Amino acid sequence: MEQTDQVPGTPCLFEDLPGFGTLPEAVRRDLAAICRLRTYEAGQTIAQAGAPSDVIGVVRDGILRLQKTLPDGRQHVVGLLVAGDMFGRLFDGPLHFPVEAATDAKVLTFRRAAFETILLRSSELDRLMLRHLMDDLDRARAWMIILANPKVRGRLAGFLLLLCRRFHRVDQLVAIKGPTIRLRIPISRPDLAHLLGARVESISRALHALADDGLIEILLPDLVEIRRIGALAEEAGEPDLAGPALMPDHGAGRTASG
Amino acid sequence: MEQTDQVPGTPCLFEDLPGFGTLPEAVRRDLAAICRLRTYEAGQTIAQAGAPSDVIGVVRDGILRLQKTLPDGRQHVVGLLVAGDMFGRLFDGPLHFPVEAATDAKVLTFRRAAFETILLRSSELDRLMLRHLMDDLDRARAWMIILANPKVRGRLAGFLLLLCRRFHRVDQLVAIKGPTIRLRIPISRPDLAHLLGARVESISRALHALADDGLIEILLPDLVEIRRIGALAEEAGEPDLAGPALMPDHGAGRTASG
DNA sequence: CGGTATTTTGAGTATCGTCAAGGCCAGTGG
DNA sequence: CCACTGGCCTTGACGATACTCAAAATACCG
Repeated sequence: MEQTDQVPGTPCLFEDLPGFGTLPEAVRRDLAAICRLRTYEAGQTIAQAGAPSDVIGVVRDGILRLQKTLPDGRQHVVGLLVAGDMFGRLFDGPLHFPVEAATDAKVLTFRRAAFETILLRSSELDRLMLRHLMDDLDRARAWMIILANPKVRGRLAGFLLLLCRRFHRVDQLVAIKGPTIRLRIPISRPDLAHLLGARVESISRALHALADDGLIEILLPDLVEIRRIGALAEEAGEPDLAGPALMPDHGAGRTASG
Repeated sequence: MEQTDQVPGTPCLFEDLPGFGTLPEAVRRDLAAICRLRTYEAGQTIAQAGAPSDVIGVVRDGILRLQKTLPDGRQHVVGLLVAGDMFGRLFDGPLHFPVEAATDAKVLTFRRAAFETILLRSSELDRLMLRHLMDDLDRARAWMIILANPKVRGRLAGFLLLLCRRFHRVDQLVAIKGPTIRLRIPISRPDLAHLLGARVESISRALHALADDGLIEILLPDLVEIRRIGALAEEAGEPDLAGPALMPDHGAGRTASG
């Protein structure tokens, strides 16, 4: 379903996206030529599984949901994409997981065939894609570790820390207010429950339990303030993240170096 | 810790590894020149996290464990590598997860710098690496779905199905005996418990519960016979896999097409 | 055959899933 | 403008499941 009528003249800037700025100018020009900016509303489907999937996408703004559609119609969230993240399968068949907009979102899309042509001629773009995929893989594994926590409290704590680590430069999701961090939870309770392998009620109870123990404060259902991040990390079973790693300014800002 | 004394003359065949056989002969020759076959015993460390990680590895034989070392010394298994799987970070820093041999194993190693040089000149090898990473990513996500199952029984069922799907052409792990499948569980109970986010006792109980209900039969602690694979898939919450997809001969042998 | 590690079983408790009900908010239609 | 509706979040009570601690049984190895 091509939306060719969608402001084809949009400049399609991507120099500020991580990695793209350092590409050679020729490559950037080629990419700009096949690039198109699209806007989606929350809940809209961006790419379907099994469809031809002729497109490679880069999130520019907002949050996307990577999900698995179960045969009974239920949808299982299997990942979140934020600005700079990509989706689409290069040199390969259809997507294995459909993509939906979790919030209003802007997405840069490239026609797959053309993108692959450029890829074959630019080792820089190639390296960018490799690094991207390797990072995705590590993130998926980090998520596995969170999910492997036996208790809901621990999984939830790990999820909150993941949000801090990963989304601290996105939108207004993470705001550092002195010693505490204010955090917006970008998905609904039902989705979060699916993601963490629990029921909505358990999520609610676990969140309020963390609040009762003073680790966090619930300002709104989807807005929490993290008060004792060390205790939260311990709860998550990742004491190595308890220290400085989280605050973007206070030290090695690398991802889990485990 | 270079083991240059390790039979340097070994031919290092990799033509039969998935994907490598179709590479141009020049690329294969270059790869063979920097390739070295190494042998590890079960439990041995193959690559450490944080270390320079100057090596790209391809599993030739046996099973490797990708794990996260927790600060308290416990080790959390985050993935299993079998013949054809790769590890190592291209154009990037150290590994994020150490690699250990789960069984006696043979591994093909390439010096990273040299491998990257070849990569820059061969778009075919590049595509191979991209596909490899995309497959890894999908597998990690499939594992996330398994881990998100609220009940241990469901997670265990999903794990057994994953073993069937993924390892059916590896070693003697999976043997199809008429209507049933005989399956070797390649990791210990403590590792399995960590992997599935449960305790050893819960794993044991869940396994025997599946046996009591006739879905499987436990021949040895690490050898089970799957009797009702459809029921097992339903237990795992993946009815779409209940059908033909599992048996390598009876239809589309693709990975989950979710 | 004996010793050790692994796996299994048992009993008690904590946690979580399930069912049910209530509150909050946004959108709809009178 | 206001009642109504439906989705989402929360709370409560109860039963099922899983974790904890402890001990027994089994498999593994010399």
